[in-house]
Amino acid sequence: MNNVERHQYIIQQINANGNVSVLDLCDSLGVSSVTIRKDLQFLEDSKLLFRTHGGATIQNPYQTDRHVNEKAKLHELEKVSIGKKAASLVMKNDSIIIGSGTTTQFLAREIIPIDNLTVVTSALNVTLELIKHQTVEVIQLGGVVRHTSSSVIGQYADAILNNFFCSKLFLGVDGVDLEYGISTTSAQEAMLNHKMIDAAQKVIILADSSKFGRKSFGKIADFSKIDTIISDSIPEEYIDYFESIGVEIIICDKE
Amino acid sequence: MNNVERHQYIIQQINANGNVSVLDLCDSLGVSSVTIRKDLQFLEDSKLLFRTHGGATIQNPYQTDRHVNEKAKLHELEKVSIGKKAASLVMKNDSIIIGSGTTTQFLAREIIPIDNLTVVTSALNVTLELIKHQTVEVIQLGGVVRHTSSSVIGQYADAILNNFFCSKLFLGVDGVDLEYGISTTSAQEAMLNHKMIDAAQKVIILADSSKFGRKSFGKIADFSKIDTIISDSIPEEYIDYFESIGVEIIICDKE
DNA sequence: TCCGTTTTTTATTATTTTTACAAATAAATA
DNA sequence: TATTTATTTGTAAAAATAATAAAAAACGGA
Repeated sequence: MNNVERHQYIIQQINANGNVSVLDLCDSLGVSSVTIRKDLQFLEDSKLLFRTHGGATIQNPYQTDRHVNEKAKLHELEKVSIGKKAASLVMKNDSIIIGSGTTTQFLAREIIPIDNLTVVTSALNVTLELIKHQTVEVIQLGGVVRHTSSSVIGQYADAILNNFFCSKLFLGVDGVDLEYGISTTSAQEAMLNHKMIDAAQKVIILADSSKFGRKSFGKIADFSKIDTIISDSIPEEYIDYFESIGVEIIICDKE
Repeated sequence: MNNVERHQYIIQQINANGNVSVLDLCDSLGVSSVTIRKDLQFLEDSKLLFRTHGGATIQNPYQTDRHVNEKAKLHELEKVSIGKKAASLVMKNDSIIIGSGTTTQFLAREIIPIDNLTVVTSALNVTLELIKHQTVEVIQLGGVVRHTSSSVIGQYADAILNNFFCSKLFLGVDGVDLEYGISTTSAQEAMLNHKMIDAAQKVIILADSSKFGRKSFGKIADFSKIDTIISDSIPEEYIDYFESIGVEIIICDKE
């Protein structure tokens, strides 16, 4: 086995698992670590992967400081953490819907696709995060683009959505209120989100702690439609209520 | 066994396994390594395989599609200049369609909207450039997102496009050839561009000088459908032809 | 037989991999 | 927080492997 074949193997491994380790590659390829490092260096120079300590990843680890708008900076750490937790729920060969918002962008950034993944989304920033991965098929909904959220709304988005049914929906919301349910800033956005709920088997809500007890203009749905809520922290009375009606609660790790 | 038979055997082996080694071929063909190397060299010259150290592989292992961002760097100055010129054609209260590609992204960047402007586009990077302006209404076409161009293609895009008729279409193309007409890399992209042409009153092509005389895979249309071509420089025979059939020519300023 | 072509042999050069060890980095401990 | 410990990295020289060039040998027709 020569260097080119090794390179192909490494690329294949990294596409399948998201990352590789020098030692594992030594084992499976039967060469010394120096050789592997040289291979990894070459592949990094060729922009095919990113070197890390002890291995390499498919993703650039130093792209954390990319442009995020003002909204995303609020509760950023919580959102990153929620995004990571949500990303861990994405399975091999899944087909998922991702809604708009800043939290879902963090989710998109954390997704490292294993095998194939199909994503339907209204959010342009989610799409841009995901098309970096060759193995992800992204279906961008169409329609009028909202200036505030760089996501589409309206009849065209609805119409495309009618053609899909996905295993999971990840929805970022603006308000989570015991009586009012979940809500978002605009009525049209809420309508689209409602459609998304109908197009998914499992509905997963991403909401940082600041969202609880808040009501936003457009009501999306009652909690009966919700399967899971991911948050950094949830008030006591909400936890009790969610448990009583069978909504799964996932509290993400603090960092 | 003569050299032709050896070549056939090598091709067969490489098709079956993806790669071959010089030493294995020596063994199985019963000839010296020098002979095998000569065979491999010949086959590489005939573009039937790629040579590696110690063997050969079926295809260039490092050939990955160039991403938009890298593509944009090619002929960047020309594209900026073409983009500026094209932007100057956008009028008050216009409604326009903008195709995908790197040149059109430069166009989007140069547009400074006066009053209202409605833009329909398949390209996500065009949308992102334009939603910075509050007065621009952007309609993003939907569908499967191409990884290489961050733009959508397919039936959903077509369907949305059916609902609009715009005053101008700005189209970036990959090839402009006297006999073949205008063309682009993918067949589906070409189909969508064709639809766009039908949805616009005036068709404006953006093509830097490197595009002339080039034919790309997907044919978009003949020159009869074209109203205007903007370029940094156009070969003499093309100018003559365009003038004879009434295609307007705009040469942009060099900077 | 001779002649032209192809293949092999041989020697040299180039490339790749390994070994060995010091420096740098991350993790664990006090 | 500082210090120790274990890993990981980088580098250069040595060893192994592969490629190249040129001369010699083998082959296959006239």
